[in-house]
Amino acid sequence: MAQERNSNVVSIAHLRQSCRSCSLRDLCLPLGLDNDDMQKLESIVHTRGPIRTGEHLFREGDSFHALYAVKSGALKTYTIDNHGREHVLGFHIAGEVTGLDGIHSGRNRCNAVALQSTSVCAMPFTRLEQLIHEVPGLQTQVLRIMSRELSASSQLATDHSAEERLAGFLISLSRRYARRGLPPNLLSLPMPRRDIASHLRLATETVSRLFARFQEDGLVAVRRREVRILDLDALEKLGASFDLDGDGGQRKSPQLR
Amino acid sequence: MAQERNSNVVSIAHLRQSCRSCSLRDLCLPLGLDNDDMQKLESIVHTRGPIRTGEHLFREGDSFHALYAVKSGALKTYTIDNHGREHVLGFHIAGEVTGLDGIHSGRNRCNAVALQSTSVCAMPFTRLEQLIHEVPGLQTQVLRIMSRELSASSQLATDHSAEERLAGFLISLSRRYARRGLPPNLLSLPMPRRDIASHLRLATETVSRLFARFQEDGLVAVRRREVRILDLDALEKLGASFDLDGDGGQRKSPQLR
DNA sequence: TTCCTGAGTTGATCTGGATCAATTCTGGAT
DNA sequence: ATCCAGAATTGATCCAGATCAACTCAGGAA
Repeated sequence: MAQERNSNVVSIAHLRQSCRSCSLRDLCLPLGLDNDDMQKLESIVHTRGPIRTGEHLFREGDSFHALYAVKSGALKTYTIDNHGREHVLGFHIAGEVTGLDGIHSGRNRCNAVALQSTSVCAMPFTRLEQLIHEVPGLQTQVLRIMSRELSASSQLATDHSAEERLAGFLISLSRRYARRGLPPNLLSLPMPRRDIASHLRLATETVSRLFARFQEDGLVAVRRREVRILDLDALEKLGASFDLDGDGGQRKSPQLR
Repeated sequence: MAQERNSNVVSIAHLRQSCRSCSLRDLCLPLGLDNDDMQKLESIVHTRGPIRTGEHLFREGDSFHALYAVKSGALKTYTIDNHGREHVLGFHIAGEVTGLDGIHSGRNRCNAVALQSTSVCAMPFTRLEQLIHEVPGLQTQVLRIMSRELSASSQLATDHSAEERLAGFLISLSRRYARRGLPPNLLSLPMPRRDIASHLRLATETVSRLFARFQEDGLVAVRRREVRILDLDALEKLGASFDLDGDGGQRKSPQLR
């Protein structure tokens, strides 16, 4: 285990990264920066990976030293409670930032593991902090990202039926895929049912049954990890009370109900 | 309703505030700032209140323009979903900051209402952003606070039994009271059972029954909203898997299990 | 190709906590 | 003091989703 950890830390690592030419620049930290500022950001960012399926990017309790933006692939974050039960906190796909919860305690508060072969941009936090100070646009973006995570996480903590949760989750994924230019109605899930279930506080069997029901009702076509959304409106109706991406702006008139 | 909103916005408001002499300066945003920097912070902060029980500090959908630190009293934040159900997101007591989730969308993502007569420090966000830029210590503190909120919120979203959740909640409250110099074993709850229940995704009746059971088992003595913790160790054991204040540091060796 | 293993599905049963339904408190208002 | 409405408790019943138990499926190894 310590061995695996070390092998990760070394890895192919430390390739300089160009934010300016990155297709994710409009989703990620560089959003809103001009060329000069983006260059400054590049100067502290290093690519790491590929991290193979099942390998860890960081572990709970590790000393916190960087934020990570997913370049490609997908991560899941999770904790193990002191009864040995796993709790999936979230999934991170291309353009999304993880590690934010480690800032305050100086230790990572969760584990991050690759769900598929994954590359990330590592942003050493002390350097990022300096840079935030120099680049106001970066400060704005960091605060925005943290605030959005906070909204999403609060929402996830609310009480809703299994149906609402799964529908909301699919909608959220669809939006996130869409923002990355992927077809929003064709979801290729990087995670097994078990992880979806844990994330939504459900049993795997319940997730499976709900998929079956959504399919019967003509909302989706599911084949293993391929989910095709057939009736987005109906799905949104089911998930409407459970707006996972704290994003208000994406949904049609969310304030008028 | 629009009337009430306006009356709040006007209120007694706009008294200059001294962070330097504030008893909460070590819990709140000024933490870690020197005298000069604290003075700068004071220059943008205004006291607002008292907000009477049941009055709102802000509402979901309002345009976001400030963060608020509680000076005295207590707030609850909540949302109403599109089935009309209330979801309590959190409680904020003296020294705690609220409104953070409004940053990214420019609109408040929840409602904040006073649970008792409450005063807050309003920190206009655009001015705070400028100041963060000038004062690195403030930047650090803002990031820390947001990160801690994020940890707590992620934890709240995990799956635990009713017993674990209520125990964890009491422990968390106890710690937060202690940090404010209040006796950690004597909790004077500012919120009704219904709100605790909603926050923990339980029914009021369940909370009531759990209090009764905790009392039978000698963990606490409960009389309405007065909770005396009699056996902290036992309570911590129950709540150990549900560490609500993303605070790792407070509990004895949280990494070793 | 066949085997094997983990992932997913489907069915039967169980249960923690919700819901429904009275009471009993309690702190104002009059 | 008395009333009253909301808060809290307590009991009875119910049910959404968990758990237990087969079974099927798909993809990788040899």
